[in-house]
Amino acid sequence: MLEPIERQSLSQAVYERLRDGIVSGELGSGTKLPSERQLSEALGVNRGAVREALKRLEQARLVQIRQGGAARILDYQAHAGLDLLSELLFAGGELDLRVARSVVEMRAHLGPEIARRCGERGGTAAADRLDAIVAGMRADPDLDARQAASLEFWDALVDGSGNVAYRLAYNSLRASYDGFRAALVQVLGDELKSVDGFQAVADAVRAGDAEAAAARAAELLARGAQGLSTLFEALETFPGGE
Amino acid sequence: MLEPIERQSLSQAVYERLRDGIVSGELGSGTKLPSERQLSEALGVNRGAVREALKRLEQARLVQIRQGGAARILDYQAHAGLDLLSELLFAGGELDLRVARSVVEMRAHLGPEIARRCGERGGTAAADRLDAIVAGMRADPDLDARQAASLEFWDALVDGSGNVAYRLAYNSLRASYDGFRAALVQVLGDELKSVDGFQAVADAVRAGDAEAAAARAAELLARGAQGLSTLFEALETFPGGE
DNA sequence: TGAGGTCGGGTGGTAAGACCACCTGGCCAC
DNA sequence: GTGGCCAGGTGGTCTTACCACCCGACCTCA
Repeated sequence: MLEPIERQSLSQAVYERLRDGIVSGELGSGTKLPSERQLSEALGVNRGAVREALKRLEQARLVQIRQGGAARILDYQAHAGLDLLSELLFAGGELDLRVARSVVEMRAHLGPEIARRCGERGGTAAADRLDAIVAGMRADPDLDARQAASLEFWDALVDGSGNVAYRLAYNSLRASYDGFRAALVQVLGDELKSVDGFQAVADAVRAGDAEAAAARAAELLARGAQGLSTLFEALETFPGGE
Repeated sequence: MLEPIERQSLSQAVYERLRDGIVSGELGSGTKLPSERQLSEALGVNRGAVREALKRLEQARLVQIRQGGAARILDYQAHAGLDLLSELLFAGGELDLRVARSVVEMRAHLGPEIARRCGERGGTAAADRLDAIVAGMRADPDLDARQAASLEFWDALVDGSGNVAYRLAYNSLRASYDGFRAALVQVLGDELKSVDGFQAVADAVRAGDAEAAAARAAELLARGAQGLSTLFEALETFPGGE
């Protein structure tokens, strides 16, 4: 209600239009895109806007551009990186359950590993930060606040893991999550309410017990996975029924 | 020697220049970028080239652009996605060992999980494909061919895992790897030579034994990790000694 | 007949200039 | 102190033009 009204630039619109065409298979991989001039005329926008969109598609490895020749569409499953995940999740204006399940599975696998490495390398600095966040959770039982704190918690864990790749992968996963934060507060209720679960992870990190940290993190994430799984089943039976 | 000569567009050069400035910390997060007009004048290029570069930086979540106000530089560690990994690995013209170690660690963790899911869901179709690749390995002991076959093998595994997120994450990791393929043929020799290791993974997938597939994959990757680890130590002692 | 060269048309790459939409800050009137 | 106004700067869009490059058709000549 009180969120900022989204405005969209033309190049953004062009980007999304072409991206949706590619990931939906409408523009098959290997086919050639119309020329920039043709696109700009067909879409009724300036050539510059088209170029900006094409550059972004190239960066996402959805197309390949060569001077003097037309842009070729690539097979996104074979080339695109994890940054595309959040866009894939909702491409075409509808939630893709197959992608959503993949995200949850990756979360369930990456999370414990991050906790493990944090337990291994985080030290007391990480433990202090985690404890402070958990203390804040106890102080405020509001679910929205819990969700924010939970994100902080994972942020701290990931920092403590000392692994840049995990950090970036976490960011990519979180970008997928952010689009549905409000919708998932209830679904992840079990996970968010279990302050003891967060505390157990923090304790393991403080003890420097990497395996325990991983195990406790896995237990914590399993609570949310339960809710997500039932949500997905419901969505499968009653599509669109958000 | 016979590789295509790389040409670089202006917008690409602008992108890399700004990206390096950001990830190196030279342009601290929170600071404001000069206006497009100032940048284009300072860099001696057209404003369009600057805009294309800025759009890409925004897509990589390195900057935030708002109409009417200057572009703000974001904290890339807090926002950038896994796609940045390959660029981070070599940003500033030198290999970043901390990033490299992170990549290897993620490989060691993600690989077995991919094998596990492939064993779980790949079925005979995946097993057939894997077996064919391993057969090809036996037929050609050349290391370069082995490396190509090894990539095909993982490609097939990842397809069999039925997880889009893993697929995209694998693509991101592979993009980091591709820049050093030639340099790593020797370093990964142990891994590439162990056809039996690949075969063991393929066998586990055929048997539908997910845990065995994960275990065999972990063993296989450990061989390469050994070589990589000693390489990194050497590079740490003699920097730049490629 | 086939190898090689020439050339025109189309493509992406770059440039310069202009105007619009929007934000910011300072000023002013109330 | 509030609200409105206004000017200057910013990103967003458009137009036009030219350059560098690639491709295919065509031609030439051994």
